[in-house]
Amino acid sequence: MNKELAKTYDPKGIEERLYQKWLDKGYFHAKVNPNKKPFTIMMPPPNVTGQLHMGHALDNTMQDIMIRFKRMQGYEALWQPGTDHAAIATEVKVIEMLKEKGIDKDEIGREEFLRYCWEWKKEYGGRINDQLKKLGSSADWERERFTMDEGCSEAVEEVFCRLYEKGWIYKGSRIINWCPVCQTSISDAEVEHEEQAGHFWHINYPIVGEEGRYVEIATTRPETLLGDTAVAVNPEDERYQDLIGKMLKLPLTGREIPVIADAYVDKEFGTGCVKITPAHDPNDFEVGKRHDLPEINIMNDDATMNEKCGKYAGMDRYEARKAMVADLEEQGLLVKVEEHVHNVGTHDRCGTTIEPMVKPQWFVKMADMAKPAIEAVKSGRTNFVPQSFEKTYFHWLENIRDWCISRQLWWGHRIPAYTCDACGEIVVQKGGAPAICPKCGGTHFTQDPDTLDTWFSSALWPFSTLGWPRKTPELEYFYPTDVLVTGYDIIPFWVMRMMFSALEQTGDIPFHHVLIHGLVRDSQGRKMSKSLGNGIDPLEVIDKYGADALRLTLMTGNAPGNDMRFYWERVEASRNFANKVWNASRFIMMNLEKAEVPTEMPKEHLTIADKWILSKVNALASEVTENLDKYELGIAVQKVYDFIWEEFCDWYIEMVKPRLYSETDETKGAALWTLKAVLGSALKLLHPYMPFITEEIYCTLNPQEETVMTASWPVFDEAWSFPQEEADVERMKEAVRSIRAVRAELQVPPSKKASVYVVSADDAVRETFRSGSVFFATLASANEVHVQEDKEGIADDAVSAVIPQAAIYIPFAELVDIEKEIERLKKEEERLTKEIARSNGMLGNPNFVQKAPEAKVQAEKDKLADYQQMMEQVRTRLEQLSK
RNA sequence: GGGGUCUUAGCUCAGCUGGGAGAGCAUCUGCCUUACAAGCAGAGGGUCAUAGGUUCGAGCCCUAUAGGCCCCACCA
Repeated sequence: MNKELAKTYDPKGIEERLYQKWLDKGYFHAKVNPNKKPFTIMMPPPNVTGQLHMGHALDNTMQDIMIRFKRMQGYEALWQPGTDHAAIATEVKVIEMLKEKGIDKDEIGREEFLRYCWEWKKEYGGRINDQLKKLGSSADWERERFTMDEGCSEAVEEVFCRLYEKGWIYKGSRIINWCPVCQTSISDAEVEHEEQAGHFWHINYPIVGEEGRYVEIATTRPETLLGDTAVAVNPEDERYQDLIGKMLKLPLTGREIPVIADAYVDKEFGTGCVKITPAHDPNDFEVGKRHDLPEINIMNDDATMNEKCGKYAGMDRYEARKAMVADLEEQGLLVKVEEHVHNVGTHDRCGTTIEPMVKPQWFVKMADMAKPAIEAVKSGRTNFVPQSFEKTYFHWLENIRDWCISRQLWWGHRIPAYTCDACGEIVVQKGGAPAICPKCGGTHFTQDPDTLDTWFSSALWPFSTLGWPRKTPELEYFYPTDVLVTGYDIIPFWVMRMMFSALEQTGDIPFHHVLIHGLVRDSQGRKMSKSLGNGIDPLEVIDKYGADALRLTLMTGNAPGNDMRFYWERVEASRNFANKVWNASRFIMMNLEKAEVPTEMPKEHLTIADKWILSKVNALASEVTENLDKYELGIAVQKVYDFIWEEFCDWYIEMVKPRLYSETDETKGAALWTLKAVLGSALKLLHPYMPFITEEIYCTLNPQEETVMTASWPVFDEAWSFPQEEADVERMKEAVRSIRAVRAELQVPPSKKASVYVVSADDAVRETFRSGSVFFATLASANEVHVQEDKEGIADDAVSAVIPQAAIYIPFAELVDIEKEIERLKKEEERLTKEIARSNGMLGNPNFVQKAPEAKVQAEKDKLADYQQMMEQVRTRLEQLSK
């Protein structure tokens, strides 16, 4: 960088070059290093099918900030990346791809299909990570993993077998959520409930042996009638006491079913009579179990009616519904149809309405594993940030049902269960099929065709990636991990499952903190989605404004855990900040080039301005560190932003200009040293948020240093602490602000300089203004500054302003309108009167004085003294003018 | 039906353990001052949803109400 550099910061080119440099230097790589403390983050593995979206951008920016921060603090910081095999998503993608080629999945068979899947993964699986790199993510790519790689697969088998042996994994025929389009079972967490307008059909079921008498039931799904095996009423329902035990003739079939009594039925709802279809409704399934009812499956896997449905066989469930309703009406059994809004379960991936089905599936027993997972958070071993999300976590775990883990898919971890072809014995074991059946000696086995839920392997991610079940040095050193960063929507799918899996398998928590963030929505607050077409591509943002601007945008203006809206205007504001940093640096470097810069702090030449800014940046470092340690990422960067823009650029650089432009000022070197030192610290503090621009500037500023990435994180330094000077300069800033306000009000252009008189009875205050008079004059557009004890020599018609301990006079002879000046002063008098009244009120309240903390009371007393003193000056001035 | 969360300036949102209401954008005024007009200086603008309560003191804590959003749930 040099002074010929562009006036605006252009991230193009710079980002790519710097990222490549970081990769080449291996800065992202973490090794087991006993001399350092580890800090570990497991990156939530994006789907191999994934494309970078704003959610990833937010998630990864937060992680990158923490990792870069800790790395600079001297930790061995590991950010473990990888991808998830995303069973359904990938399988659907490959099926589509094959369809285009005219290939059918079932025709080519399992092995061939899987070959295509791996091929697809090889071709496109790295895409998402390339996109994460554009964001600046400093993950350890050398350690990149995949949920279906050898190690992770080994961990999956190990866990499955362990749980099976414990009796916590079992196979059972139970009612599960079936997706007729994806043709697989899915877990409860994958079902989304949405309200749909539907109908309530009232149907008469004839009572056997009582001609003309019916039981009226109401249903939202008449097509399931064919699977009915009972009608239930509440045992306490007086209306139907005589019916219990009687038989009904099931319409359209002639089959006879009993009337049973079960407390599950709500007397108040519908007709009080419920048709029971155990094979196609979860509640009815339970009722069926209690009353030992048969389960009649009436549908094929694609939700068409099966061979048991007579004339309806082969129809889609909705066609069948129509046809059956028509037939019932014809037979006079349809009583009425009502409009009815009800909740319908849909598959979160494809939106298809779920069909509950009874199928043999594998389940994980949750009761025993949920408890330690709850306990670990209750006891604070793991805690959520913000803490309120622990409620969500507890709610899920406390109401958890057994986890259906088998999927009727091909792409995924195959279930390690083998059935003996000869005797049907099931053997569950690692490392492939057994050679001999332990029961009958048979030698032929068939492996269970199902694969495991994708989340089964993701649940092991924090330790499977570190080599578990082997006792690797990595596992020993980096585990448990420090923080998991993810969205609140993933708590039930993943956070919870990692918790109970880790506690069960490793005996330890998987992470100490869970940092939760919200969703990135569009400018109207809608979820970004493909169907709405309202998604904003992070890559487009990076292309237009740079990765740093995107990162800053995502980290500001939002409270932890809350959703945020995306506005291009906010990206522009972030870009403007990048530009501000760029230009301030450009200015500083231009000046550094032109003169000798001390290498050590030139203590004897530091002015109060230098001490003030050093003290400020010193405090900033402490505060920002504290905020980051508490995961308050937004607050931390806001402080850095304000410091750089306001304190450093708008105030300090302006203060220092007269010294820089002087050839004789002996404090010029001190100014240059301070500029460089403070900029260096500020760049370090900003680096985790805006890695590219800070690296580019830092390396130019310090040509002897290779990178800011591994530079030491700023800490509080006693040698940079100047509380007195800090307070003094704040007082002077106040004086400058009041002078500017007066000038603006009188519409005096900055080009018109005027004399400024600072009058104070306080020796220390006068000394302050004298020692800062050079910059004070510049900032106040003054051609000369007089600091004095009284009003000696000041014209009566000067404009004045009052600050604590001092009054400012500017003689604008020709500009001043005495009447207006009096008006201004009266306003000020009014303001002070109010303040004094407020302050007096508080201090006059004995309860406040007695009960409030000493410091608060003292602070109030100091304020009151200031106000009273200012008031005195205003009144004196008013008197003088009114003469 | 249960639970959560939100309601602060025209807009979008901050406000950390209770102690005199903030930012960005927008608006208005004046400045192309030799880092930056993507900038500088100034200004206007808020009964912190409503009603109670706790407290010396409430945007912040408690209760109720209204409205918005989200999650969970087997009312067929």
